[in-house]
Amino acid sequence: MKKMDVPATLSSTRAIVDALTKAIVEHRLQPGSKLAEQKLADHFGVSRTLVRQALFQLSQNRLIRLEPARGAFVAAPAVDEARQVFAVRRMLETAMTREFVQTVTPAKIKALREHVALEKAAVAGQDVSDRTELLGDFHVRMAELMGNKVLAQMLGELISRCALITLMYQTTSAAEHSNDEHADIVKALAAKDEERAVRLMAEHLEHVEAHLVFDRKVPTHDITLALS
Amino acid sequence: MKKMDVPATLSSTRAIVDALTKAIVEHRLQPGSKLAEQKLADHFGVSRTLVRQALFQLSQNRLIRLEPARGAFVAAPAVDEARQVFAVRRMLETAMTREFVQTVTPAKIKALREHVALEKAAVAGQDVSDRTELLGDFHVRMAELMGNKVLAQMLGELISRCALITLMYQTTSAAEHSNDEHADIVKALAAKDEERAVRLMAEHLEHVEAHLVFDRKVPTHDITLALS
DNA sequence: GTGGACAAAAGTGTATACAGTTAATGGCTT
DNA sequence: AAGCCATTAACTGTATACACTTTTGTCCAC
Repeated sequence: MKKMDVPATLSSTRAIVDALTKAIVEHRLQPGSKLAEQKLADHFGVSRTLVRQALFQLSQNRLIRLEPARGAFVAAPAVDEARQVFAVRRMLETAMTREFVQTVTPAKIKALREHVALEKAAVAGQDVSDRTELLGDFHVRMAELMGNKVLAQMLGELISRCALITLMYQTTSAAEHSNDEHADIVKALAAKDEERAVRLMAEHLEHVEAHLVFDRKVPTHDITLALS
Repeated sequence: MKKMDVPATLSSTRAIVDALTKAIVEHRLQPGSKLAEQKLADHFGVSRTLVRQALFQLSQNRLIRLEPARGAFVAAPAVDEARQVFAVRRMLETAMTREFVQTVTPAKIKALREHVALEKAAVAGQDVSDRTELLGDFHVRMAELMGNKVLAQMLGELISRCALITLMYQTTSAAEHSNDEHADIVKALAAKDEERAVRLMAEHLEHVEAHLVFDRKVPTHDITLALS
């Protein structure tokens, strides 16, 4: 493991959260892995205090789960949970798309187009977590462009919540597909074709969900689950 | 107020969170009030460690805001933030209502009817926070009955996020109105009248938002007094 | 060899101590 | 008397210390 050297002036808790998030999301830390406070503290060169803050924050994001008196473990989101997350996203984002069309401007379209271009580059590249982050951010970006910070934050939570899921189960080809669909959605938005945009968004989310492969063998530390 | 799933580890922290939540929500602690860690620690008879955990949790719920090196302050949610929250709720809950109708069962209707009855009692009573809690829980209850835990949690967050506003500004008559509308919604759900149910839900949320009045003030900066 | 009890080790939960920062106080100058 | 700077008090941020719990390891009885 590489040693992180972060300036103490910047919130080091944030640095720990980011580092752990990246590690979890890139599967350098497998679901079920224990995150011992002292070891993390030693690794980052800080006290357990800051590590605990970071762990609590990560637990709020559902990236880890905290078990009383036992410690922190990398989360292994259930398939059920993934489906529920996508159900909520469909509800929220179809409605969002509808409203987006009604307040669309050239500047907003331009912003989305630029984002889609960024995605394209990331999808072509190797960094899986960058790819997933950008693909997720497209949806958050839409919310932000609507000027609804609450919506953006909610969507951000939802997407971060299923980030692990997506990262665990999404294939590269599915990522490319997502990028294409984003481009199509932007086209429909630009044309102010409400019904089409809404339909494309709904289909897009369905596709993302459908292309997750849940039968992939995911390493686990849960013995009973592993042997079942 | 519906408590989010927080590890039992933090259950002593939980007591602090609950006490502060209640105090904030009942306006014994005025928006803008500073929450000094040591004073809270003394009041609750614990160390600052636990107080800090509680404060962090409250900041996640948007009930307080944390300013670096300056401390914690009771949040004063802006009016337009409230409007954004309601916009998101409309998106989410109209879609939820639509799906609810499609999976409705007598048992679910019964559960909702019972909840509405509870509300009625609370609306008749004096406890403002109880009233608001139950009125908000109606919506969460719907989500739970749909079997979507993620949806329920999201909605819980949204409602808790604007709980401060609702509690601050909702009048008793508006509360009664809400209760009546809940009953109407349940009726439409029972009749499997999708369009009507969706419309009633949308109108209901509009009414709740419209009936908030933003001109009240309640004093108290004395923490010990406010929490006693 | 198996199982259980007990002891040691490791780890989490909470309190306290200390360092660094912000807000408050008071005297000094004008 | 008002304003400014220095000093100090109060408070937050981080580290450390200690208590308690869980896990691991060992020894003994059977």
